[in-house]
Amino acid sequence: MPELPEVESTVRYLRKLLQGLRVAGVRIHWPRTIAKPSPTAFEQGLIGATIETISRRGKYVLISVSGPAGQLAWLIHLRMSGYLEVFDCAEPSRKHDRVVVTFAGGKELHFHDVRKFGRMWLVADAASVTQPLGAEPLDPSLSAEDFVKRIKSRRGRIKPLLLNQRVIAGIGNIYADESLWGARIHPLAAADTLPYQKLQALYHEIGAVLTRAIRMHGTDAGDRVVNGGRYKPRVYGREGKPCPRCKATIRKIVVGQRGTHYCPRCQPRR
DNA sequence: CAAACTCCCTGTTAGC
DNA sequence: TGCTAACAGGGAGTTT
Repeated sequence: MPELPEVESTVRYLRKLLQGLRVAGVRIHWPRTIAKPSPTAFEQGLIGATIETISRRGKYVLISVSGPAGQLAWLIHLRMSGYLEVFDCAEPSRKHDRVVVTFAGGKELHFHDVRKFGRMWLVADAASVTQPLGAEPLDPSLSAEDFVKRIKSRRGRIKPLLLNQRVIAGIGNIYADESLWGARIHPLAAADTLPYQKLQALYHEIGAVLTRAIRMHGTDAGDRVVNGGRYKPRVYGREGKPCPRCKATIRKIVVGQRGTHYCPRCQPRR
C-alpha cells in the first residue's frame, strides 16, 4: 500500500518524465476516480495544460499545471492499490487503468488502481484538499519537541495516532508498525503517558524508517509500486516469524480495525 | 475527543 | 476442481 516512501518514489519518478509536457488528452475509465470537479470539467481543465512542478504532501502527489485557465493543482491519492506508470508512446488502456492522460509528443501517464479507491482532484488551490493534513514527518522544521507536543496533546493509543493524517501526514499501516518496533513501543500504549524519551525515540525512528524506505523505493508488500520497492519490513506482515532483534515470535493483533504487528518482548505493554 | 463501525472495491486465500 | 465467504486496508462519514 502506498505510504509516504512509495509516494515519494512515485513523485521522483514522475518528475523525471513528465515535467514540461503538455496534456493532449484524458481518458477516464472509472469516473468515480475524479473526486473534484466533475469528470468532464476535470478533462477540460487538464487538456492543454503544461506540467510544472511535481511534489508530495502526506500521501498526495501534487502536480502544478498551467493552462489557459491559469494555474491549477492536480492532486492524486493512490490509496490502497493505485500506481502511476509513464509510457513513452501510445499504449492501450489495461484492465485496471482508471485514468489515462496523454501528452503532446506521445507520452502517457496511466493510473492503474485495482481496488478503485484512488482519487484525483483538479482544483485552484492544493491547500483546499490538503488543508486538514498534519505535520510532514521528514520536514526539518518538525523538531522532536514539536512532535512530542503533538502526540502528547492527544488522548488515545499511539498507533491510531500515527495513522491519523491530521496529526502526522504520510504514515500508513506498514511504517506505523515498523516505527513502533524501532522505538520499542507497544502499539496500544496510551500516547499521553509515554515517557518523553520514548516519544523522542519514536520521532527519530519515524525519520530513519521513512528515509531508509525511500532509499529502497518503498516496500515490496504485494501491491505493486513503480520501480519495485526493496524495503524489507521488520515486523509488518511477519506474524509468527522471529523478531530480527530478539528472536521472540512476532504477534499480530487488531488495533483500530487495522492489522498490527509487534514483538511482545521488545515492545512490552505499559 | 476517542473509538467503533460502515462503506467503498476486488484479488487472494481459506474452507468446504 | 469449483464454489463461497472472509479478509486486506486508507480515508470519509456516522454512531456510540
